[in-house]
Amino acid sequence: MSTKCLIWFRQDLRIRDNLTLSSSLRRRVAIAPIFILDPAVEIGSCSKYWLFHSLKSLNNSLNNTLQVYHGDTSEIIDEILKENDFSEISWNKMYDDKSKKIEEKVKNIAKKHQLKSYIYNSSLLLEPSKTLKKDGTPYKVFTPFYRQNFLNRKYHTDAQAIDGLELITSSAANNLNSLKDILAPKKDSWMRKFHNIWEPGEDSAHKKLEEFLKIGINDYEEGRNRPDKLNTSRLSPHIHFGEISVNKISSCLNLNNKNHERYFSELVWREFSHNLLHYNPELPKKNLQHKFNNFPWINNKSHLKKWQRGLTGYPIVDAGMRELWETGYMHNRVRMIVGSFLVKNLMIHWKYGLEWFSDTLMDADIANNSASWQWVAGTGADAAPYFRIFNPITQGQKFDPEGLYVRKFIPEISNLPNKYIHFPSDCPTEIIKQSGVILGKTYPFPMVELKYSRERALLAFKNLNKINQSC
DNA sequence: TGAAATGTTGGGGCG
DNA sequence: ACGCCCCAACATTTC
Repeated sequence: MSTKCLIWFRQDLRIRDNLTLSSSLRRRVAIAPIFILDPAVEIGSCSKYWLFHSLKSLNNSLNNTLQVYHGDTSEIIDEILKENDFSEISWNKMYDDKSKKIEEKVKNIAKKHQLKSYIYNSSLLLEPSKTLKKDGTPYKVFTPFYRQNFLNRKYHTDAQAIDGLELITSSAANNLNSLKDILAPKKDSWMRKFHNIWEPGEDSAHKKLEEFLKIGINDYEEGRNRPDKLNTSRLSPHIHFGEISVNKISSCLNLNNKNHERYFSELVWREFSHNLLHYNPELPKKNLQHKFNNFPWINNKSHLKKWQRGLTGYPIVDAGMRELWETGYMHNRVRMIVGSFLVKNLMIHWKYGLEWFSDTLMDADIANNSASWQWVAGTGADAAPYFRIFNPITQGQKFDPEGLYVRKFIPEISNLPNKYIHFPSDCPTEIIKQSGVILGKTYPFPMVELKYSRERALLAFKNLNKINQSC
């Protein structure tokens, strides 16, 4: 009888290019795959939907042998090891504080049961410990981080398939559906619509990559900023749950091609975010730049609600927030615009934006999400300076010139002419009437005035610097 | 991976 | 021909 290895799946829900599996195959051990939904690890409402369907897809790939559990990870693994004769355990690492702590506990449980542990990195191109500066400290600026570590390197996948891997069929019935009510309840009408938009799972991730490499990437440099175009990969939820590896994606790119290289650099921004989180466990909670701890945020609940619902009166902001609610996704350019609006024009703390995104984004990822909110707020590493305040009207005109994106998500203003689509308040009464728009009724007036709110934010920032100088 | 204010230049209209 | 003004088109600076 062959050696038995327990494979603990986490955010690596794939069978291709997964080191826990390919190394098991090389060691010729039989594997028992498990997944544990641990309430200690927070997961947003929207990504729950994805997780459930992704697990289903993984279970299919594993010939229906995936066993799932709900509860405290180390306790559950302890139980499993008590009742079975495993001699090995294997998993892929994660980089947020909670997950790292859980890993530590599991390591101890494994030791207690005298198991051999096989622990890998299958989610990052490079381990954070391999990307330190010469002086041994982590990078704080993206460009040198990128140039020193990631360019001039070849990327390849470890193994394409796991044909021949011996799967242990559990004596217990497959229990995947026990998670359905927790993750993707049938009666949830918000989730139901995602079905028409997304197809979670490894195969679909690969299909999507292929499509992107055929079409979208060829004009990526320009098109990536255009929410009205289809130039982005939309792989983010697949990547988040590890349905496709970043090694696989990178191995398909030609880094001498400008469009490819730009896309690659976006993948490395993901690496950068994970590094920031790894070396700053409090990234989701605390300003990386401490001087912002004294910033006079105006955390107005009703303003926050208007932003969340897409009722700010600025079409590009509202379209983005509604795209998020409708589809569980928002175009990257628009994420920056709505972020800037929340943090600067409304002066609401970035943690509220982070919370909302965590709950409603399909690709919600604690590393990317917190690093990016700190970036947009100007409080992070290599961040956009606080005084870089986006003007939602000019951003709209620049990146959605025909208003196609805005019209798609805000149908009530879709009859406005291009000239006024990004700022209905400017529209002459006669024309706005003809378009069937009644400001304040069918579509809100702008909730804040741009010039005023911009100057308010700049003044607060200026005073902050003064306060921090004097103490 | 901004935007607005301010500064500079140069052409055209005009007395 | 000249100075003057206006203003667009850039460039630079500032937040």
